[in-house]
Amino acid sequence: MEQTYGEVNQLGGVFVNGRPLPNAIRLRIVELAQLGIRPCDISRQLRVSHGCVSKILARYNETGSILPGAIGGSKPRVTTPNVVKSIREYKQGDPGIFAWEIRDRLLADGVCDKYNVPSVSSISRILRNKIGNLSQPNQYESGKQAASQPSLSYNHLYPYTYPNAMSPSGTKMSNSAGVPVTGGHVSIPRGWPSAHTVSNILGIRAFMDPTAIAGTEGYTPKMEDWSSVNRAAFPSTHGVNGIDKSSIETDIKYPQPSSTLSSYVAPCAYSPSNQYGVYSGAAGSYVSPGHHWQAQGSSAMTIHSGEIHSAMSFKHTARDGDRKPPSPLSKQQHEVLSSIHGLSLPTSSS
DNA sequence: ACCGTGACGGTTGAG
DNA sequence: TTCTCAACCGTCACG
Repeated sequence: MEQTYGEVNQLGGVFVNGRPLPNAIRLRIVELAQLGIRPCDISRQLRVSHGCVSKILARYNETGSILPGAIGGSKPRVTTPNVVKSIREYKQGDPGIFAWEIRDRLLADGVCDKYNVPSVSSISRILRNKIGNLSQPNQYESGKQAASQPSLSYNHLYPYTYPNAMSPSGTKMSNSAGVPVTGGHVSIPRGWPSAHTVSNILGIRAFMDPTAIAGTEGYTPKMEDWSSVNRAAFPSTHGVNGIDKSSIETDIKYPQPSSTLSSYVAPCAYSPSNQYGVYSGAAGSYVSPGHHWQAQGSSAMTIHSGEIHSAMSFKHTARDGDRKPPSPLSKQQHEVLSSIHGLSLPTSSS
């Protein structure tokens, strides 16, 4: 269904079951945490469950990204044409070869690595279904044009291919400062700036470089454009690029103004114009209408790059020192939040 | 009171 | 085109 109906959680916030929170909310969570606000207060303020706040912050700490993981999809197939071809060759060379032997040879010959080598049962299935009739050797070759990329780059754990130039390992992997970010699914250094700095996530790059937006619109937002990195790298690395599909997608699912640019920032949670009231309960209320941090690119940049540059240590700064004052927010924090975000934070005395 | 975590019901998208 | 399934989601409740 296109239309998304939010549900209301215990805190009165609106969410869509099964769908990620909008990036703006996620970003807000991180921002507030950076400002030293405790998760429980963030939870109350944004009306997001504390479990979710905890999860997002934990993820952010671990990966440096506020973005949700890749939803849906399937693991890449290991039975690529190349693999099938090799199996066929092994089988032709030695009709009595066992599946496990084929598996070993695939590894030994470098056709596969340990991550993408088919299981013995898969090999058996391939032998049975695809190679069983060796009298038609072109069974697979003929269909291969679809996969005519010489060999899918299955050298990664999640070796999605990127059919167009807007692949994350290419064009989109440069950050706002124009610093080229290493392509491919390598871990991105956990530091700022990076492809997933909050500044980038904010879409500040877009402010500075409208072509970035054009580019974003210009390609089909395939999940793997960011998710493959997520999936491949999450366990141990921080491979999450900046905003792209997720923001677009969630912003679509969470009805928000459709301007691509604005969808990155203001409209998401901050806009009162959430037509369906999704997130309007909490999100819409803590933005003063006149506050346009997306409109003044430079000021937004200043504010956020400044704040965000301390992002990596926000957890520590938040927890060091005066943890748990009676009111978790210092006056300064209130002022900062009010001035920057138009927030009116409740005290923790709920 | 706060926070981490697992169960749960849900969505998504590649195959 | 439809179905399957494994990924992820946020909420909730518990400790």
